[in-house]
Amino acid sequence: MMAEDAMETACRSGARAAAQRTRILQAAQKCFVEHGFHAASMATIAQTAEMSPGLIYRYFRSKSEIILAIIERQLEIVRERIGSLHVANDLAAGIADSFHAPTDCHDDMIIAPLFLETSAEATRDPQVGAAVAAVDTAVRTEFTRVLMRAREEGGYGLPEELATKRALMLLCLFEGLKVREAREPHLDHGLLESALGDILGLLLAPQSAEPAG
Amino acid sequence: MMAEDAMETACRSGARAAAQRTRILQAAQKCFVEHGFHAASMATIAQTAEMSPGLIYRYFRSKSEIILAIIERQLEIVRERIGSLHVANDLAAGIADSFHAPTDCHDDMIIAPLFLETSAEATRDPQVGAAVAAVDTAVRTEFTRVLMRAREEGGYGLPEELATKRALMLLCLFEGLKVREAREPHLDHGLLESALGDILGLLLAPQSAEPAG
DNA sequence: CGTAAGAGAATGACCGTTCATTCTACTCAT
DNA sequence: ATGAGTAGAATGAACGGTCATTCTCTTACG
Repeated sequence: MMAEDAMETACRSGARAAAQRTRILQAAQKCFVEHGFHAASMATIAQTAEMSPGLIYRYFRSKSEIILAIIERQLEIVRERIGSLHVANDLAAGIADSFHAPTDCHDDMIIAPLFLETSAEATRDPQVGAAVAAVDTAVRTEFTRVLMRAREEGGYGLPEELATKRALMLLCLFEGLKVREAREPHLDHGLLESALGDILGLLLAPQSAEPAG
Repeated sequence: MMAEDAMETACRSGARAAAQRTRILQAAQKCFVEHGFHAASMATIAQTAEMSPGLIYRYFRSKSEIILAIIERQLEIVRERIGSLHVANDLAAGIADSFHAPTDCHDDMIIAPLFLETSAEATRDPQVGAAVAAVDTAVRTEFTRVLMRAREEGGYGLPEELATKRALMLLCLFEGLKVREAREPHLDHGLLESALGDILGLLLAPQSAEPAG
């Protein structure tokens, strides 16, 4: 016979428990998008997940633990996207494709309202702030590295100083794109892709003239 | 002697009432930055304004009216900034100067956490959404107009299609800058200004080569 | 029968808002 | 001058409701 704690573990972390957890997280994400982290109530989340409020507490210690789980999942998606960015051959299209209409909703997306809410929460909650800062630094570093890497190695061969500046602007551009997604969800996709192609052509050119005064 | 209603008017909408209103709004803004629109309570706002909770309701109908007032003030600042943008001779410096450390706090600033919170709220509350959308459209139109205007008239002389694209990217860049301000409040100001000079030199050049495929 | 899963009412704290009351400052008849 | 009268300003306790969380009880299954 199994030891009690082993059985406990097998059960708690079993397939059912995992399914319940993701069910709760999906419901919570939907509610957070619709109402925000603080305006969404546990009762609403429970209703959305089609279970009783009390049951949620079997799988999560508190509401803020759920919020943190949602945020960390979003940050993980950011990490994944960045990791696969420098592999893509058409950068503009790849970036434009991360701009989503609000209708479609896979679970590997950076949801614009969650991005905004998370960024705001990061300025208040130290735990969220730390998680966001870690990913943020990693992304900025990765951007700079890709811009500096030699062209024959898949980079853009920019000198360090220029790479640092352009990585910063690129980062602002991407984050601004998420803001835009929240504000203009039905923005013309063709225009966006074309505009991105234009600006990336400028920013990632082999070498460009120095800016005027 | 004044008529009673005249005195009444002078009193209600008098200097005192106005002062109380701004006192409440300043306290509310502080609380909203610190805790967010929904997590900040009327009790906290009242305490910050050094008055009783009940008194606030003499000057504002509800909490959401206060939230809306704060948001509309922020949007007004955006309008002002945009209006005076194309007058500035050093665009990069002007933009970089709207990037604020969290310590200094005049009341003609676009506060980064409020920007995020407002953008998120706009996706939920129709009234906020409408106010934000109005300003948003105006800003994007103004950007495009400036990029299209002839150089001798203070514009940048870009053809319409290119102006549309670059205005969109410029907008994303600015909004991204606010996200960055929230995340990296102590970002090196020199680097920022230099990076902005670089990218604006590219985006606003008299005419640039078309992007590679 | 025993044990985990689940439901849903109970709990206490706190929310936005209201209201009866008190305070303050000013008018004016004496 | 002074004290009564008064109206607006301000208070803070109270209210109904809702919040996150806990508890008790039932159900289902091995």
